[in-house]
Amino acid sequence: MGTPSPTAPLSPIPHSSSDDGSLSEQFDAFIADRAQLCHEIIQALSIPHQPPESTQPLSAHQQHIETTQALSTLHQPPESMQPLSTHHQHPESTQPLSSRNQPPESTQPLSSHHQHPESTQPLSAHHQPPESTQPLSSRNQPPESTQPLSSRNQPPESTQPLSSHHQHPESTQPLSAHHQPPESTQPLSSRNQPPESTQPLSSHHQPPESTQPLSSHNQPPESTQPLSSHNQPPESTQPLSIHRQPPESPRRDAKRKLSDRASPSASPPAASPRLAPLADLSRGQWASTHAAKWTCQTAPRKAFAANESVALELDRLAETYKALHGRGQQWKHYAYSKAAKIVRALPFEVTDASQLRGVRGLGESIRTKVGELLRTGRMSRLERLAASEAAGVAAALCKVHGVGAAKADELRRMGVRSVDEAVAAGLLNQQQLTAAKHWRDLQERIPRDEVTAIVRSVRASLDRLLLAEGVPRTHLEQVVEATACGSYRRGKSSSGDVDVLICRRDGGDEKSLLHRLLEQMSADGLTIEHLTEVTATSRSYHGIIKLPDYERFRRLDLKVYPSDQYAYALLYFTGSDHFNRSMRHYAKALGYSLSDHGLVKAVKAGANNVVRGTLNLVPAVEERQIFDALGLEYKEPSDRNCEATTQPPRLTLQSDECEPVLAAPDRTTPAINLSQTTDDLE
DNA sequence: CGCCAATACCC
DNA sequence: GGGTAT
DNA sequence: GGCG
Ligand SMILES: Cc1cn([C@H]2C[C@H](O)[C@@H](COP(=O)(O)OP(=O)(O)OP(=O)(O)O)O2)c(=O)[nH]c1=O
Ligand SMILES: [Mg+2]
Repeated sequence: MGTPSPTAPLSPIPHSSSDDGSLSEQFDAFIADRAQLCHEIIQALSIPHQPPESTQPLSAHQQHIETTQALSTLHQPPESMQPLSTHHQHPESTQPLSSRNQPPESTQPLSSHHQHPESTQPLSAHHQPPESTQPLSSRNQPPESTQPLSSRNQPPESTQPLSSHHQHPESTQPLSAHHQPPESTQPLSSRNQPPESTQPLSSHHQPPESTQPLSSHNQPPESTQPLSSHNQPPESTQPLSIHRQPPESPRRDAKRKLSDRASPSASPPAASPRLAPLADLSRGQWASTHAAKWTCQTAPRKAFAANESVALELDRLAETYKALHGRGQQWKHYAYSKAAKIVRALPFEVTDASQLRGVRGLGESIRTKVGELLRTGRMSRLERLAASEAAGVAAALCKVHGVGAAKADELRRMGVRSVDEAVAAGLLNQQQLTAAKHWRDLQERIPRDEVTAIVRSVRASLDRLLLAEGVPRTHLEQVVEATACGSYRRGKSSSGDVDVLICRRDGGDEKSLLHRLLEQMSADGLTIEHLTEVTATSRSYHGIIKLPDYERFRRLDLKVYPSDQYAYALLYFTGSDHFNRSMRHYAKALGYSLSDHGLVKAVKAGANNVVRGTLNLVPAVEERQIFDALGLEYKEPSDRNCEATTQPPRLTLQSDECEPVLAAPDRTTPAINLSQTTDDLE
């Protein structure tokens, strides 16, 4: 269909609209930013010492962004979602949570003493905190999770101590016994079926490629792998190349790209654009989307064990700081979190902290800690922190979705030392209470196949809704797209939650879509509890869902966007978080503000930068156009795990000429969409 | 010493 | 407007 | 915490 009109790369925006008057400060600031960015990028990878041995890291000068990582390959196959049908319903459920409010006042501290909850435990086993052994308190909710939605219980006043006993509800649940949790091995087809399936709402769906697509190859991208082989040989010298565009003038590149882009349009419309490979294997293999591709990815991947263990410790430190209140802690969290990613992506194995000198993001403090870890096997700081009462309690409380550092601190000061106590004390609001019921389940990662099953069930309800609306059964997927994003789209073999992007493409009413979809899901009998209130105009939803035949409750995030924002929303919702921040930072340096709604000109308010978007966006029908607009090399979802996309800002900038080119928005390929299997669509 | 992304929903 | 989330 |  339409050709995505090429979007001309934007040039940096020097100053506001005012033409000249301004080279002044804004301009300077702009330049400064850019310069800074450049540096970051450039040195990001220049790693000074290389490991003694061979591994030569990257060549010095290239610019890349911060983390390196190279994965190449692709992303993963679009899933297919065929609608299943289903219906068992439990009627009611839906009930909105009206009363969402605050917890009672109860101030007085709860009893106290009891040994620390769980968390406190030192480092030993990282992650897996055995957490509180004891489950949540009783009164909230009946063990039987099954019951539909929300039973949003109000927190009764009761301050009563926290006793707690018995296991937590859900998990206990018997039924599923034998259904074993989804094996990853096998794709959706089979096991998924069980749930709904029953009757076909939508007939046509082909059995998606079910067989192999997602599940199987899951493995792929995943992690870290440092340097990868398959990175291109060409420049190969250095492992990580993240090259952004070639060194040459960005602008030129940009143009080049435009032309490239043009071609696809000419060629087979939709979906196919990326067929034209030739470039490198990473792209282009879409069509196949099969095992082979994954295999090739797998090969290269090899992570350095030492780096991984260092990264895990840094992650623990990051998590610890995240739960602490007080200014600065959040940035420590940020710094450690970023450092962990950087270490994971290093192209060489760390055996001595001195190798880290020069690596951007790993300053003296962190290097020292890493050195200590390497030498002694532990980080005294972490041990100390993690063992402290305050940090331990805070970390434990923050495991509840909705409880952050401030709330945890408040609770702790009131004497609360565990999730159970917080619940028992009636100090949590509705959202936190709901999440607290399932906090243990929510700590678990979700196998890719289960994510697939959840998305399919959402799609099934969506289809029923559309059918009822009169949408022809054969057009369901074209009218409304439902795409699994987040780590799933990046090809991870497991996810922390299920992120589904929904987009209505016929001019139909999209504003009320989310609301109606949730009602439909409830009507269809899905076990789901809301964390956000569902209103007629909600565009963002957070909830907790559990499929029949699966053991745990899982976090579900749904977002609905109008068609013209789809590419931006897809880019955003695919992440990763650090990748988004990196890309947005880059856009900002160019004078723009990138969000899930679009790319707009940054407007400064006040002294520094409070940027506010103005209204003009660069129309983008597919993600690639956004990269192009910023002059960045396109990255497949699976290559967006690490930071950066980046490229040094372009140097040339001429004053004005910043207006976004209005491209005719025609809708073309919807990137990856659950509903369409690779190349059909349209 | 300031910045470290930009946005949505709850209270 | 802060807090928590994405 | 890291960085300009
Ligand atoms: C948390 C977070 C997410 N996002 C975007 C990018 C994420 O991929 C997307 C979904 O958020 P998440 O579901 O939190 O992240 P994820 O799907 O990448 O990883 P996980 O397996 O843990 O679920 O939202 C941000 O832009 N900023 C953030 O701070
Ligand atoms: Mg996710």
